[in-house]
Amino acid sequence: MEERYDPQKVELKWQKYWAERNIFKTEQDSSKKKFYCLEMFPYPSGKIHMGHVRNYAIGDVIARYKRMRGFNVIHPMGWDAFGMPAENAAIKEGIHPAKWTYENIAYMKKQLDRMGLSYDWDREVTTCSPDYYKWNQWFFLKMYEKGLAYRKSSFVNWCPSCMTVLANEQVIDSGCWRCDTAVIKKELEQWFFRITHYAEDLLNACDELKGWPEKVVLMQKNWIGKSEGLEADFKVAEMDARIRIFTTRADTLFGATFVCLAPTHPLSEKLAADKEALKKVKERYGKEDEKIGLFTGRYAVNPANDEKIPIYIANFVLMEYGTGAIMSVPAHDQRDFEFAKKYELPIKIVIMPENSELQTSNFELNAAFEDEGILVDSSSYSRLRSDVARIEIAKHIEKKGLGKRVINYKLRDWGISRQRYWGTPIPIIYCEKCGVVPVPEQELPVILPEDVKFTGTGSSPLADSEKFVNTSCPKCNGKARRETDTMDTFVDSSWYFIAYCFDNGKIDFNSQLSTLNSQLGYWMPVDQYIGGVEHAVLHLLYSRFFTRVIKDLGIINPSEPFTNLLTQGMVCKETLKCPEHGWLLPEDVKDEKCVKCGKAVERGRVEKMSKSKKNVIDPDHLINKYGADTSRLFSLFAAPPERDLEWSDQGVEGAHRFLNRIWGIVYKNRNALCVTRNELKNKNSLRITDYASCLPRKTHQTIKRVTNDIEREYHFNTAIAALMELVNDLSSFDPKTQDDWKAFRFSAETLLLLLSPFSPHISEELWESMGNKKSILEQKWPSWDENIAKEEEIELVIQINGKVKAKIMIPAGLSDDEVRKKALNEPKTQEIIGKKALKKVFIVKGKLVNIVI
RNA sequence: GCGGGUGUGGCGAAAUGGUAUACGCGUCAGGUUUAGGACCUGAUGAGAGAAAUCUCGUGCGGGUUCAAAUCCCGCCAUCCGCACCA
Repeated sequence: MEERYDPQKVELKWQKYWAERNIFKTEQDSSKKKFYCLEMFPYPSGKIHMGHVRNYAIGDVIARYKRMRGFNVIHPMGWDAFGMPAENAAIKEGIHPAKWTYENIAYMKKQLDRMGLSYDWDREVTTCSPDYYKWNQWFFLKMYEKGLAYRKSSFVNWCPSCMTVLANEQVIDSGCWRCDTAVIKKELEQWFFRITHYAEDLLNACDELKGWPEKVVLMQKNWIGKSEGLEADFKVAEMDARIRIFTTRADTLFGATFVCLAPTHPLSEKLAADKEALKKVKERYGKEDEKIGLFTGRYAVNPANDEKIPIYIANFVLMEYGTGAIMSVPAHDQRDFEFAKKYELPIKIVIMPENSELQTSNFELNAAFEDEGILVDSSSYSRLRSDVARIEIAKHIEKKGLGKRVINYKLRDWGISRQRYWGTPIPIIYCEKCGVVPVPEQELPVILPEDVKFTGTGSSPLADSEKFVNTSCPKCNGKARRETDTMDTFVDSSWYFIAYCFDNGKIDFNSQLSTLNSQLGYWMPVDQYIGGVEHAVLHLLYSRFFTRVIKDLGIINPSEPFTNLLTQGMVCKETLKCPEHGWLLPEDVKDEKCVKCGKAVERGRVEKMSKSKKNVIDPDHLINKYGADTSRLFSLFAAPPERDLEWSDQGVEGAHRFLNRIWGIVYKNRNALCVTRNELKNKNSLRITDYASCLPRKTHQTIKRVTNDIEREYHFNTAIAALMELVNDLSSFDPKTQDDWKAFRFSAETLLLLLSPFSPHISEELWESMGNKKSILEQKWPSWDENIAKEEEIELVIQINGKVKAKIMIPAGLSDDEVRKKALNEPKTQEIIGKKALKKVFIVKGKLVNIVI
């Protein structure tokens, strides 16, 4: 055994050992309980970053821990390999996206292996490989057959920088989720997945997601955005036309004083006399600044009271939600109120607060009253409570055949067409005679051609590829053209967790149709999913949708893919800023000054690591300097997983020092350790000196604490703190007798077992150096004995009137009476109580006595 | 505006009704070393005191309780998500 701990040497040795024995390969074994541990697969951007290190360290601890607990653990990894950066690299640097992607994958795979992650690489998936994306196409065809994939023309979100369409979920603060560029609306023919078909189920099942963070469930619910209301027809006066509006406040129907149409509403063009003015309203559509409108010159008839009210076209009315038209009740809706004030439209109060005088005349509004209340001036519905009236009025409208009660969702169908090259070709052919024809299943995959030109001018390389585009119709064999749009890359990641379940990465859903519940049935669903919260709606919602589609195809049983979800916090670091040179690297700062200009450097906020802010740590450097074990240990120790982690170079040193200390302890005692057998496992009573008996107790306490901390929402930071305490005891332990040595060996072995999920390489090495033959991976997780763990003596805190006055040592397990007696007899207690009468004595077993006087 | 999280030593954090600050970092002192580094030992919430001790202390203000970082009510700060959704 070496005197010095050399992480590079140790880690490479054990990585080789694991790889050579293919020790992480997983096989279906129905006799064992499975555990599916999954981390979000990375986009192969070139190198892993600290966010990956943290994510994958967390996942690896869980996988290794569960394995030691006897589960048949599946722990796969793969590559989210289609996407824009590859194509941009092709345009900028002339490297083919495939080459760029596969080279990145090769490098990043090495990096992951260097971290010592326990992946079964035989299950690796790469989404840009035809073997994988073939199944994107297959799912597309199945969905097309069932009407779940369809084509329509609509106004879509267009990112001018990425030169492609974005789904609603991919627009963040009216910008592109990838590059922040302001998104514009563009009318295009697009393919959609009918996710709204599952809206109700996706929403209801939210309540079953007990293992998900509440925050994420809430975001999903809000995104689906269910609202119940009434659709009602307002006839257009002197015209054969109706305007269908949607409202959640049917109780305010009598207060409607005008109607507003979305600028893109089909009737807007017809009704608007002034086309120029309409154009202006259209330009300001959906902009969150000022409300503007245009009077059409036409009137609508309120179905409740046959009043004629003006029809406006307003920029704030969205075509995408409800019916694209609203009734405006300025007294009870703030937006309508503002609009009415601006265009001097009447404001009619129909709801009054409860307990107020029901006199509208002396009630001046300076804002809309949006709360529930009592109806007034609403014919026979007056004096009803608004929640009751809402239903009654809706029923009435329904009965008259002027509308119906409906449920609306904010969720829109998922637009999946992308006008880019590096993605899955949509398996559709357009025939001059037959129209839209799906590619026959047996002709899949439609291969993405590699010999295309990357011009960067915005037209898709696929559309320019004659060889790809020109084809023959599968139906009539006539001249036809291929669809040249590719699929959104979120399609790829919506089912990859199911792909891993096929042995050796051989994906075949066809065979699954006849043999439900074999591999997929055994492994699905994912027991623990770990990733960033940034996918709270995007990827997680799409995956829930896909899982339902696949379930409905009869391929799997569960409709929810992820039983437990852990959203880890961000990795953050202090930022440094020079007033002249902007963000600075740590090495650009000397004595709080910028090395370029000498100006005082501002120590900025602790922010998420990002290249642009120059506050990143390169995992390669870190691992070269300290090794994977230290890197993993620090990122697990510095904060609980769900919270943001603040990077600290000194903290990393501390983690490294801890591992060094363990190495030192084993090294120092190596000879004695090797000749001592660990016999404490079976025997509780050895002749250990009093001094030494503390160690087995501490060890059992540590097993208990580490196990409970891991089980209690993976609180690795406190688990590691417990290990540090054990090491502190171990390093001051000085064995005297033969049995002392046995206690020492037991503790040291237990320490390594408990440490192994966190820092596996050093654990293996020291485990071996103590004379153990089998890998630590094949060991069972230790269990504790409550009898050994419990203290013989406890410290009793004596409080008087709730304040700590004394602490005494007493034997554990005394009765309340005895504890009371001891506390009252304590001199300090006597002194304070004096002649005062006792009011009451509270006893907390094993901890504390509170004497009230 | 609505919803959610967070707020505890010099710093990362621990404690989910019962000793506030475990564990780590930093700092200080001592040891070791030719020196530096590394390592080892000890101290380390604030204030007062020679000391024993005492007082204060978990963002702020109230409340419940024998007992509150923890439960309740009302604020403040900060971060995140959603946002003209009718």
